[in-house]
Amino acid sequence: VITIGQLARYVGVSTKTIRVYHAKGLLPEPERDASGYRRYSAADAIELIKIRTLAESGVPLARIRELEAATGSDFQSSLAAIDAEITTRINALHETQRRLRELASGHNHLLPNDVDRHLQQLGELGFSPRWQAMERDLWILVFATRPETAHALFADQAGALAEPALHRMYLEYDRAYDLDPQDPSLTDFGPHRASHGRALRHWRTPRPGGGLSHSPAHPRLRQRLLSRLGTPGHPHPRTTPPGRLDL
Amino acid sequence: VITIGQLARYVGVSTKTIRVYHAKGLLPEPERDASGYRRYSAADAIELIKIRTLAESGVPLARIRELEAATGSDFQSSLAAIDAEITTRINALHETQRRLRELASGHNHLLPNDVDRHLQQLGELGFSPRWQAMERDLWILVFATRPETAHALFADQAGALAEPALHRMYLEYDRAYDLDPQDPSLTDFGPHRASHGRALRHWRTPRPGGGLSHSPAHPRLRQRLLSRLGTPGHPHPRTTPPGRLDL
DNA sequence: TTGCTCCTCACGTCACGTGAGGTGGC
DNA sequence: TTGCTCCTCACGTCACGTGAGGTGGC
Repeated sequence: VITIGQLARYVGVSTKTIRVYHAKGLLPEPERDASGYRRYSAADAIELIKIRTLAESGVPLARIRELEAATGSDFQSSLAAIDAEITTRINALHETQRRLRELASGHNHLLPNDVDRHLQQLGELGFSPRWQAMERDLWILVFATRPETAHALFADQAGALAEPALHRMYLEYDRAYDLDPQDPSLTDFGPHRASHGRALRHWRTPRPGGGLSHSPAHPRLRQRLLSRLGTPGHPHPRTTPPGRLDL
Repeated sequence: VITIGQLARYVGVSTKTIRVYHAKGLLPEPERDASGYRRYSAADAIELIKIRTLAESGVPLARIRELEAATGSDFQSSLAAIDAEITTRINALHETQRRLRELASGHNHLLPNDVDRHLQQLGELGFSPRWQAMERDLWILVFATRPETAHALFADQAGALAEPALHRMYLEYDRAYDLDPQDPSLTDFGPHRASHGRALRHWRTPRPGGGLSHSPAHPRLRQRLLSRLGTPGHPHPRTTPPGRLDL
């Protein structure tokens, strides 16, 4: 009684969509009139609305066709699963929206929360913004390359800064960035300075309560990464990477 | 420093996705190492997360590339528009979920609310379920073919049932469905019965307060549609459609 | 050596959109 | 007659997925 265009407007789809549903066997081809036009009934409209409800729920067309043949209880449980999936998608959209707003505020969460907080604190601990940025890049790369052990490494590093001597050593690294490579102060530097060396050795010794197995390697890992991350044209402190670290 | 696979896992995409973003100019091609492998930095990871946040917000890739070049305020207002669009999509999903649950309960809303309520009331007014179904189909087709005037037609019809004589006439139509076409009671039927004829003429007379222009045609429209919707094999009451109605 | 990753085409997929070229209906 | 709708191919699009066939790294 109604044409494909009228049906399309009533349900809110394009005529092409209806023809595709015919071709895919979702909606049976209706009778044709004398001039070959498709003629639809109210029952077709009801069917099409059903199909559309499922399609808008994200159900693939092939699955919708299967659902037509499903029994009552199969159909009901399928609908329940689809319903739950929509809820998941709604939550995902809320999460996306949250991240979008972070993007707008310029404050993007790229790392786990504890790492993020640690990076915030670096400023209060006397480190330069450049050091903070380098730390952020370092941890992104560590979490990308070693997702399993990255958290342990991080916990260890965060703990090292609580050690006053190591804290001072890292601050020296930070400030040495702007020095000329020939600067005499760089001869007595980092772990080569006696007080820092002692602190490092103390740190490396397994302490009661469980020191982490990666702890000894960590300062070297940091140096090696830093040397790769260094902006070209800027000198880096002279520290010999003892041994090899595959990054 | 990291490979395409590591970057992909960190951000939660496939390597193919990253290569596509290179091909489309969304993410710059990084340096290659000696064996031709792409080598990514932390900055690339940050960029990719940004791209992904936008892509998951439904922004087309071509638009994302434009956004990279946008100024701060353009960028901010674009983000606000995207944010609003996500809210729209979330609402659409809630609406879809509502319709899905209606589908599960078997009680689908195919028509405007007032029509739906009217169909419900038909049962209480003494009409058969078959009549209700035919009325539903009729109104679906009317709303599909004449969306502009359908509401006016409907308001008129709903009012007609408040007229006791017309109410009785339609009930007769309902019951006549099962009668043999030769049944003698069909000679004094519908508008041909004197009391119904009077009621119809009264109804057709424009009343103070604005009778609807379609009112007179409506009973014929109904008959014509009913005759087309009639189940094959079932007889229809003998009523002459006076004049033509293009449906 | 083996399994894993990387490389580059090339083609496939999903759900339609968009003409092209033609006919029917008011 | 004109504009609108309908018809059937056929190709395009969007954002990737999926091999195919080959090489590099531990």
